[in-house]
Amino acid sequence: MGVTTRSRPDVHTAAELIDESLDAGHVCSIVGRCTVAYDGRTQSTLPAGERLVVCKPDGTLLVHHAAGHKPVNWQPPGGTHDITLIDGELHLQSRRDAPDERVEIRFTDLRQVSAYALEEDHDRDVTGSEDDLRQRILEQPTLVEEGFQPRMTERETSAGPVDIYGVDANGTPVIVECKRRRVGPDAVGQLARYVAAAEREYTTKTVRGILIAPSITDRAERELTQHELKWVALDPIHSV
Amino acid sequence: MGVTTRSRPDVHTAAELIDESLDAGHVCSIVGRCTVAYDGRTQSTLPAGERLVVCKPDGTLLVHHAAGHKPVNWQPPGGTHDITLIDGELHLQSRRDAPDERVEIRFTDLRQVSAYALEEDHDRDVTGSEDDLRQRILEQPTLVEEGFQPRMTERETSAGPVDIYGVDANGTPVIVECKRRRVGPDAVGQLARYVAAAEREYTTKTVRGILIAPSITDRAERELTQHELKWVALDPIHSV
DNA sequence: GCCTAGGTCCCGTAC
DNA sequence: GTACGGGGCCTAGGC
Repeated sequence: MGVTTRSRPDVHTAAELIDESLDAGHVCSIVGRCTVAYDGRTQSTLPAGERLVVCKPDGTLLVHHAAGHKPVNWQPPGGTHDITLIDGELHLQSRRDAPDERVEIRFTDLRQVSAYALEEDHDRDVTGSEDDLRQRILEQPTLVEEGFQPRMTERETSAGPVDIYGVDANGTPVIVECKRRRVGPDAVGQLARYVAAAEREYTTKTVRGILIAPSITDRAERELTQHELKWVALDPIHSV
Repeated sequence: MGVTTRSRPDVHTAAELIDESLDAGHVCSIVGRCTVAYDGRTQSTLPAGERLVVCKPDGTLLVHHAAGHKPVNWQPPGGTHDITLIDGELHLQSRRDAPDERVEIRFTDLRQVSAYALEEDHDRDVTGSEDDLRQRILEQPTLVEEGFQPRMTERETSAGPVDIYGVDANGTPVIVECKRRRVGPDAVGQLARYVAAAEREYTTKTVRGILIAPSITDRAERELTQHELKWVALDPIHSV
């Protein structure tokens, strides 16, 4: 319904509110001064500073500071939060397995603690993804080139699954790799891997590779040439 | 110092608090029911739902729902926030250039608006990064193989910069690619690109490629074999 | 559980 | 500004 908020709470009040809220499946926001230590896939420490900490009931932990999109420290969903009081300080520890990792936050000053239920949410509906680009090609294969015929999507090679497998006007196998945005050398490497694997595995001697993307960097274009691959300019959003 | 909070504010109170706080360089948290529309690199819409919205003075916008690490909608830093009242509704629009994109949030219900100053923050200190792995190798090159001598880091090839360039016991050029975690086929493709470029560009006929990583997938190992590359198991964290 | 690749990836750094 | 690769990337979809 509403939001439960404690301004400058003492540690006991804060601990109780956070504990009960997380148990109830609510989200908690904590504004205060804290240190953060992470141990898991790497190790990191963060000196005392003022931050916004968000705990979600699914185990997600976010530590945000004044700037930037990314949390300065975090825990992905799947773990558990634990609140403890040690030497009169509020400690929040978030642990998860696989990988085994933990974040420990020690608050030296609590400016505000809030808790609120957020109902389950819908997914967002996106247009302009790589999948939309693939769909465009399947509906209008000549956008790739005259005579191109798609035969399969996600066809497996020993190097991985190819976006679109098909044949050209001569019946030569073609591997199409789609990218929704400007591509660099990595995308060319990906396509080259698929083509090389297909040439080893398909009965045909030659396999062509075509990269679909709105634009391409100079270096990527040079790499394309080296591998005798082709680039076709195409946008995920249909431009009329 | 503290946190300014309005519980169930009317739209005018909310608009004023958000406007003034962002102007003052403070962070705002808004809990409420809203729809979100994004237009930029892609387009997306999100139906009405209960969310936590965070606005930072650097232009960052985060829309979080009850679950998950990633915001359900967002704006990276660099843009500007704008608050407007339209038909008695609070609208928050975040715009930025390069790329040109905007997020528009329409609140149908405001449960809480908070604002607070967060002082500038330090960066976090991390150990266990790829750079640590590279450092380990430079200090103890025999970890790569007996007789390996590093000569240069970030040496440029037409395919991109290589992590470590050196020579083996026979004086043959060696390109070393370091990964801090288990690698898949993409890392092999990256190394293969560098080796191929080096073979074209260096005066020597043969260039060897060695992948350094704690572990490797089956498919990546097969790709390695195909390209006559080598993998050496090594962890970024020094194990005693 | 692991593997594979996409992402409005974000981000730093070098050019 | 662009470009390139790292990231505790996260996340979805297969197997």
